[in-house]
Formats: sequence, structure tokens, C-alpha cells
Amino acid sequence: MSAASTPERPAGGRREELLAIAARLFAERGFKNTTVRDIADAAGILSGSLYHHFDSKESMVDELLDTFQRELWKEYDAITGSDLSPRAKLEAVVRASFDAIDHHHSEVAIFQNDASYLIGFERFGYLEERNVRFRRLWTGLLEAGVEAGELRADLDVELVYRFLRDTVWVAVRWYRPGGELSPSQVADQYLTILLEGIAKTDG
Amino acid sequence: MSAASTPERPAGGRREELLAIAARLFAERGFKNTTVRDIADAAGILSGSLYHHFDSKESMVDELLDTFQRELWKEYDAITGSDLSPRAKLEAVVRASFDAIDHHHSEVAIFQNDASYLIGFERFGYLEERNVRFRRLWTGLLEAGVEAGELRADLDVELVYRFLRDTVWVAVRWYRPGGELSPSQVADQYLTILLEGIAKTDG
DNA sequence: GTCTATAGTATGATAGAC
DNA sequence: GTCTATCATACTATAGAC
Repeated sequence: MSAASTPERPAGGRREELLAIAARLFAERGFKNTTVRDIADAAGILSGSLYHHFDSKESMVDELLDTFQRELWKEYDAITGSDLSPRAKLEAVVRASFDAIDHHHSEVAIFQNDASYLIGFERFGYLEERNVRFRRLWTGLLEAGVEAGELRADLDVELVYRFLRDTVWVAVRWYRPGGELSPSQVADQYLTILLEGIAKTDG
Repeated sequence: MSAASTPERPAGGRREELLAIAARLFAERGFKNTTVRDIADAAGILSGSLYHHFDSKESMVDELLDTFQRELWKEYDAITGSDLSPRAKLEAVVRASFDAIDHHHSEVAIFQNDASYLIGFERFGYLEERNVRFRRLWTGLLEAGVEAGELRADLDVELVYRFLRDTVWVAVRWYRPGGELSPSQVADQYLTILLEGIAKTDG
């Protein structure tokens, strides 16, 4: 989206700094509830100055979501292209997703809270495309897992997919990076529940 | 919240009609993204006329959420007060929740999408209280289930509670009342996944 | 119960000086 | 890269006529 001109420092120049501030505010309050003045205030400048760096408020959230989704899909593609078993791939995708919640918390939160609103604009059509790809990824893995005899055959794949997708991403609402639980620990517990259930089966 | 003056018809008078329209729009677009003009337009009147029925836009969403939560808690209290086993109570609470998604779809959607924003106003402090009650309900049932030997003891109750809570309510994002799946069917599948898992355990 | 008319404010964005 | 100043618009809400 931008040709990194002079990458002198980690997290780049002023533009990336402002983008990070906007990300935090969008994630905390929602896109619509965050004004350009809020962002400027948090950055210690006036709202008009923001427009030296960005075309519009929409451009900011666009860049945030697009960058994040590209990175995430690189990881997903590496997993699906590997030679792991369907069940192992499914576990890897879950773990990669919880890692994303940890490392790109704001972006995930924005996507969770505001995607349904943003998707209404042509500019954000790519979000819909990614949703379709995401659905294919999960249902493909679930079907392959059933076929391989690794997963139960009596469940509605479409429905399991929705539970899976939602449960993974909705964790962004309570997960706090740097808190007590690592993304790996959360993924462990989640995969145990998902795969084995919470009922006591043996004595 | 209001003394039903002349209940002549199902769903009452004009006030309830307008409230239902507002609920639909709030649920579809979000509270902040829905203007009083949108609501008035959908009702075929002008925005100023809405203020004959309601103090403010906030009053509308307040009445919607408060009414809904009162009704929901009546059901929860009946379940917890029953003599069912912990696991059966847990199942009943899950079923009651999916029923709520079916029967009060807009209200659940509004709560899911906008509660975190609304909770910032003192007026909506009761939402925070209900969240606390909700947490106690779930964790209490989970702990009782473990103690009764019905649920696995090796899981983090706090974490299971979050997954449970989120997975149940987030279904409002895809569930459509009157669609192919009944709330009971969704609850069946969900409880199977939650209790038994999706992995194939035996031949 | 709805309309006309409008107040008061907040918002996204722009132009040009520094 | 930021500030000053400001425009145009959209929003919630009100007062009083019908």
C-alpha cells in the first residue's frame, strides 16, 4: 500500500506512529465513535495535521485492516500448503489465529467490531472476499478431517465452522496481550474443549 | 419502565411500533450508525415527531435492553432455582440463550455490538451489573458440574466460562430467526460440541 | 400524533501560513 | 510536519403550530 521510503527505525516514521494511535482508539471505541480529533489529540497535534499523512479517516482503517489481513493470510497459506494432517492443520490455524489476537490485537478488534459496517463501502469489498476464503479454509479442513477419520462425521460442518470461527476471534474481547495467559495457553485450552469437550467421559 | 395504558393489540400502540423499528435498525447498523432520522424515515414520520414518544435516542435503546434483560433473567432464575443437576442446568441455560437469540434477535444483537460503548454512560450501569451476575451464573454452574463429577476438572473454569458465554451469544451474528435451523437444533449441535468435542474418539 | 422550523453542536475535511 | 482558520454537512434535540 505504501513504498516504505526510509526505514530507519522499528515501526517506521511518524505515519506509522499515527497509525498505531488510530488503531488503538478504533479498537477501544469503535471506528465510528472515534473522531479525527480524538486521534489528533492522542498524538498531540491538531486534527487538520492528520490530513498531511492520510487522505481520510477511512484510509487509516483501510490501511490497518489490509496490512493485517495480508500478513495473516501468509501464515494461513503456509499451513494449508504444508503436509500436516487435516486435524494438525486445523490446530495450527487455531494457534495462528490466537497469535494474531496477541500480536495484532487492535486490528483484530477493529475487524470484529466494525467489519460489518465497513463492508458496506465498495472500498472494503476485499473484506468480504477474505471472509469467503476464510470460510473455505475452515470448512475444507473440517471436511478433510472427517474424511481422514480424525473428526466426527455426525456434525454439521457449516455449523461447526461458524462456532469455530466466532469462538476464536471473539476472544479478542477479553484477551489482553501481556496478561497472565499466553496465546499458546489459550489455544491449548480452546483446542481441548473443541476437540474433546468439557464433559467427563471416563471415571 | 412504562405503565401499559391501553393494551388493545399484540405489540401495543405506536410507541411499541416505533421501538420495534428502532430495534431493527440499531441491530442492523449499530446504535451510533443509526440516526433518529433513519428511525423516523423507516416509520414514515419526521425525526422531530419521535420526541413525542421518547426523550432521546438513548432512552430508546435503554428501554429495549432493560426490558429484554429483565425477561431473560426471569428464565435464568427459574432454571437456577430448579432441582436439575448442574449439567442439566447448564444445558437449560444454553437452550434459553439460543431461544433468546431467536425471539429477541434485535435486542441480543444490540447488546452484543453496542454494550461496550453504552456501558460507558452511567445510565447503562445496569448492563455491567448484569454482566457480573451472568459471570457468576456460568462459573457457578461449571464449578458445581465439576464437583458433581459431571464435568472435567482439568479445565480453567474462568476460561471455559468466556468461551461458553461468547460462543452462545456471538451466534446472533449468523443466526436468522425463521431460517432453516431452529434454536433447539443449534443448541443441540452446540451442546454436543461443547460437551463431547468434535474429535472422533472411538472407531 | 405529526409537522414546520430551527437551535446548537460535532464532525470530516480543506487551504494556506509557518 | 504542524498550525490557524474555516467550510459544509450531519446530528440530536426543542418549541410551538396544526
